[in-house]
Amino acid sequence: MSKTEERLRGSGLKFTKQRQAILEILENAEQPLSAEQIYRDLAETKEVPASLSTVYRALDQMAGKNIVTKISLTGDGKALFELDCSLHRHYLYCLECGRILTIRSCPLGNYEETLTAETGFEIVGHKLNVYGYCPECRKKAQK
Amino acid sequence: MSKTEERLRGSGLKFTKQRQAILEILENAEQPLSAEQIYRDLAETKEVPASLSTVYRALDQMAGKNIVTKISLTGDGKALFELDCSLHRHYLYCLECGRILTIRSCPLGNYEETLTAETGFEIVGHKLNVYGYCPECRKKAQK
DNA sequence: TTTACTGCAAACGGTTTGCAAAAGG
DNA sequence: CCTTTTGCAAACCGTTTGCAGTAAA
Repeated sequence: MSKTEERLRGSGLKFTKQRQAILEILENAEQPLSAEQIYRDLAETKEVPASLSTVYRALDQMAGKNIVTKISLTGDGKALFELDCSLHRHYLYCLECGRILTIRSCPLGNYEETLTAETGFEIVGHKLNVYGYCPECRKKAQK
Repeated sequence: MSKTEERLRGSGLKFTKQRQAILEILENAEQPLSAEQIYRDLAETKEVPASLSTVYRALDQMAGKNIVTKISLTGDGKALFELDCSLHRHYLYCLECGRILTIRSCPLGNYEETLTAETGFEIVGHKLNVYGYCPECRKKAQK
C-alpha cells in the first residue's frame, strides 16, 4: 500500500485516482499550492482530469482529516494547501515573484505565555508570515 | 477644520459626508471593521446612507493615502479596516466571539535580521496574528 | 466649470453546493 | 448493493467596475 493510499484509507476516506494524484502533486511541490494550480497540474502533468469542485472537495476533506493544511498567506483571498506534517511553521513570501520559503523555526519563544499573562486570553496558536524580496529578485532589481 | 477634514484635504481627497462619516466610525471603533459593518453603521447610526461600493472605494482610496489600513485577519476572505496610526501592531483574535485585541508590542526583536542572514531575503515586514479565547468566552465555556 | 465622487447594477474571482451519474468497498 | 465521490452548472459572497448623474472646489 502506497503512502498516499495509507493516508487516505487510514482516515476512512475512499482511495480514488483524483485524491491520489492530488496528494502526489502536494508531495512533489516545494511550496504550498492553490486549488487552481493543483487543478491544472492534474490535467496537464498527471493526466487525471478532475473538476475544480472535486479538487476543492478533496482538499477540504483531507484538511478535515489533517492530511493537508490550508493556509491563507497572500491576502488576495486565495487559499493555499500543503501536506500537513503537523509541524509548526512560518512562511517567508517574496513580494516580487511569489516564491514561498517555509521557515521551520519559530522566534516566538514563550511569547504566548506572556500574552496570556497580560490579556487573560487562552492562546491556541499564531500565524506569522514574513514578507520581502528573495535573493534572485534582489539581484534583478539591482541591474 | 476637524481632524477628519484635515486628513482628507491634506491628502488631496475631497471632503464628503460619506468619507467624514466613515472616518468617524473608524475613530469610534474599538477594533477593525469590515466594509459591511461600516456600511451598516453608516445607514443605521450615522444616517448617512452610502452604497457599499462607495464604502469600498472610499476605504481603498484612504488606504492608498495611509489614512486607513486594510488588514486580513480572519482568513475567511473578508478584509478589515482601521485608522492608520502607522504603528507596528499585531492582533489577538478570539476564535469564539470574534473580538479583536490590538497588540502594540512586537516579540520579534531582531528576528528579521536573523532571517536575512539565513535566507538572503530582504525583509520588508511581517504579519503576526495570535488566536485563542478571550477571558469572557473562557468563563462561559467553564459553566 | 472642471474634476472628483456617488449610486446602481452588472461583472468578477475564488469557493461552495444541489443533483444525478459513476465508482469504491 | 450501499455509500462516497464525481462532474456539471448554478449559486454564493466579498469585492470591483462601467457608466451616467451629482456634488465638491
